[in-house]
Amino acid sequence: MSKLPKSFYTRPEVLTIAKDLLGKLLVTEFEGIRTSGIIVETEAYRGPDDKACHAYNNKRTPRTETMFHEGGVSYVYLIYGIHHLFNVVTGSVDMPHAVLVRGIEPIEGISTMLKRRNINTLQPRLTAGPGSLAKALGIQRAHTNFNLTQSLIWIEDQGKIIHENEIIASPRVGVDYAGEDAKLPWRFRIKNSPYTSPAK
DNA sequence: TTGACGATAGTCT
DNA sequence: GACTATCGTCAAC
Repeated sequence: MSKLPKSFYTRPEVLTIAKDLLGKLLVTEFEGIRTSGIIVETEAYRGPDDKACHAYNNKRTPRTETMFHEGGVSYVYLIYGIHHLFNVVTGSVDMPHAVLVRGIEPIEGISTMLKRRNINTLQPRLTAGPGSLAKALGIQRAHTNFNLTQSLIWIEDQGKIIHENEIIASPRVGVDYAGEDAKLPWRFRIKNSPYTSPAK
């Protein structure tokens, strides 16, 4: 079981990477506690041409600066003052592409994740939805700009193959403000997984 | 300095 | 299905 190499993230096409991330294992290890889950849902954000992307039109701010880094780092930010969302930065330097991880299937450290989420029994809502999975994995805003080829946060290839016909592409969620770009089918999920956020 | 607002989740009806 | 909690970010004043 090997960590995905930097070359996985630096490829130019963020849509390909978003699909390739399905079936991979997202792992965090904070304070010696390992928690992980299989990625079952992602969304691609393809700045600078994507109105739904924070870095649309090459908008550089202290927050979006991380997206302009070379692929292979994390981008975590706070939404609605409550939820932390975990993204993977892709592409080369000055290409602000990112993939939002929207759902995982819990694998390791489930008791820890349950405690973090304040839930008693294993159920899909433990890690379905971007805010939920970040909380379950212990990811917070301070974990932005972490190198995904080192320790603490990384993604492993478990050799699980996801076939094209198991992937559902659909419009992204919560980005109606992006006009025509809101309709782009850049949300990818594994068919029949209960750990994806509700279909729209 | 200030104010408007969001890549959501949980609770209540 | 609708309502709202809650605060960092960013652009304008």
